Amino acid sequence: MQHSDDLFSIGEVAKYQNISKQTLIFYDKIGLFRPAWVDPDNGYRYYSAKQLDELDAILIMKTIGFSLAEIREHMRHYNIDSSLDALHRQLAVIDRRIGELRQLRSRVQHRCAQMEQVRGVSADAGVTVADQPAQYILCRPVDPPHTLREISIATKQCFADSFAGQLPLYFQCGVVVPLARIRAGQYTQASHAFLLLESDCPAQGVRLLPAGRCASLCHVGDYLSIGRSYQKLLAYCGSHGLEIVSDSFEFCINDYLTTRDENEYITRIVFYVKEAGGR
Amino acid sequence: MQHSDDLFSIGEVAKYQNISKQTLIFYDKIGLFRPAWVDPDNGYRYYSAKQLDELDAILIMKTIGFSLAEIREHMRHYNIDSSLDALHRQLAVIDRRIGELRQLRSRVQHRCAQMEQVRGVSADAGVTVADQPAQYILCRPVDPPHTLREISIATKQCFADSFAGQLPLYFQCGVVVPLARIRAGQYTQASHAFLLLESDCPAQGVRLLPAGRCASLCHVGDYLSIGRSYQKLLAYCGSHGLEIVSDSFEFCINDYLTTRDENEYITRIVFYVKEAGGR
DNA sequence: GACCCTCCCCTTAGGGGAGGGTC
DNA sequence: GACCCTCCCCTTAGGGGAGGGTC
Repeated sequence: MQHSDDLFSIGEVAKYQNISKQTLIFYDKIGLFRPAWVDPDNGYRYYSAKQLDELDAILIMKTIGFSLAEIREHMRHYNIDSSLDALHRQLAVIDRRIGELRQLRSRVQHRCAQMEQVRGVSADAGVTVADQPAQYILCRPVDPPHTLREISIATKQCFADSFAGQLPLYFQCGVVVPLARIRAGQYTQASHAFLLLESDCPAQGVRLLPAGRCASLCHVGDYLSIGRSYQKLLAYCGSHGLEIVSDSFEFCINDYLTTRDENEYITRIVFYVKEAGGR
Repeated sequence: MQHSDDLFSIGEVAKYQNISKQTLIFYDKIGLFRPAWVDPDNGYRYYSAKQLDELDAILIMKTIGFSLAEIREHMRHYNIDSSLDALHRQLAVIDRRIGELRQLRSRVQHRCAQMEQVRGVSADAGVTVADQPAQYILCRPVDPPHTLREISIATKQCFADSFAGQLPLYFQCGVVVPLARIRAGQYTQASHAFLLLESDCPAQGVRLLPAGRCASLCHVGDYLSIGRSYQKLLAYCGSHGLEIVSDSFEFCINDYLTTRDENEYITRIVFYVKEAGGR
């Protein structure tokens, strides 16, 4: 399109394009979009009608998600081929970002679901025996002497590894405590720390917790008193003919991520079990 | 969880959490995360093991998309309720952003499709007669004297209105030229400028182009020579017994948005027609 | 030698003035 | 009185040094 020669002041352009004058001044400064004519006496900026279309192109490129530097490069010599190319590249960028947001959504959603599920669980809730679906975890060994310090470090290790590998992890951590240590009263001496994964993925330390019959109990309150809940769970299994056939898996439902009040901490303790006379 | 009293240096914390020391120094400065102890002699920062967990919470909040200011506010007194609340709010934010990206994707996709469809159309491509699906457009009248300047302004008006109303518009504009003006040889005196919409929506100036039989021709090249294509199209209709029953709708397929070379401009001219002897 | 400190400048895309001239 | 100009400081979340002390 061609236009007549009359010029627009900066205020008119701003009004027509629905942008601020500051933006036009800024675009002038960075050399992205310069007025067709500047009055040498007072420095007033004037834009040609044809420039309105160019500015349109710039603003649409911006809407599509290009940076001003990219737009400046593009506008230098653009044609159908380079434009189509740029649009296709941007489609890929958009798709990637949608994918990331979807995964993030699923992670946040999972954390919410976990928290809501135990809402109102009080200290005297009972033992549950049920079939658990299969789950994948990313595991790291806890160094001796297996204190909370080493557990903490191992958990960080999991996070660091998962960031590096872009793993689909949920915001939920946990630990594995060997059955022998539980029986010996060493309730907090975990052998592994883990993060729950959304699905299987090929990476060092990924482990499958198979589907199976499990006995579980939510421990409410500070972690150091978890022995109390273990005694309760062991006693229950004993009196109900349940044979414990795995180490203990502790899933943090509420921890320092979601509360500063240790009384609100909730840890779900899970053992795989065999029912008496069952297979 | 509780931890032993030994402290970590800034380098150790950075390593465990997989962040830079600069980040820790920055978090200290803005009061988001301060070392448990600072050596008064040399200013060295030392962090407790318990703080590693707090930092974890901060980094996860960041991953979820909260700003550092929001995190600082949240961490001041957070518990299960406030955390769940924050997560739910963030879910809504994520959903909104996914929705925006999806719409943007569809808009970019549409523009690509339009451009690809006419790829290779040359100046001597012929007239097409076909059934068009229904389409919605956002329309604005062009002020007299209906020159390219007023057309340009009316198009900007459409954009401005659509931004205000968050309309689902495609990046495709066009104009309406009354049939009488075409017949009088005033090919570029458009009566309306419009933007193509993705779907119907309740807003001032939205207009339905109904499904129907249309004759169309792609004009390739600069806009001022469009009369040539109109003559061709009118002649074709005359010799094929097609009665033109609407104004002309011109869709910009390639314009200043996608090329600086006017020879690459492509405008699709569309008339609704009745076939001789047809209904 | 490796580690830590405190400045200081730089990045994106402008927003919000202050202070002063212009239509 | 409304419009325009040129500074100048401010925002996010740090990155990348320089220059100098410390384990």
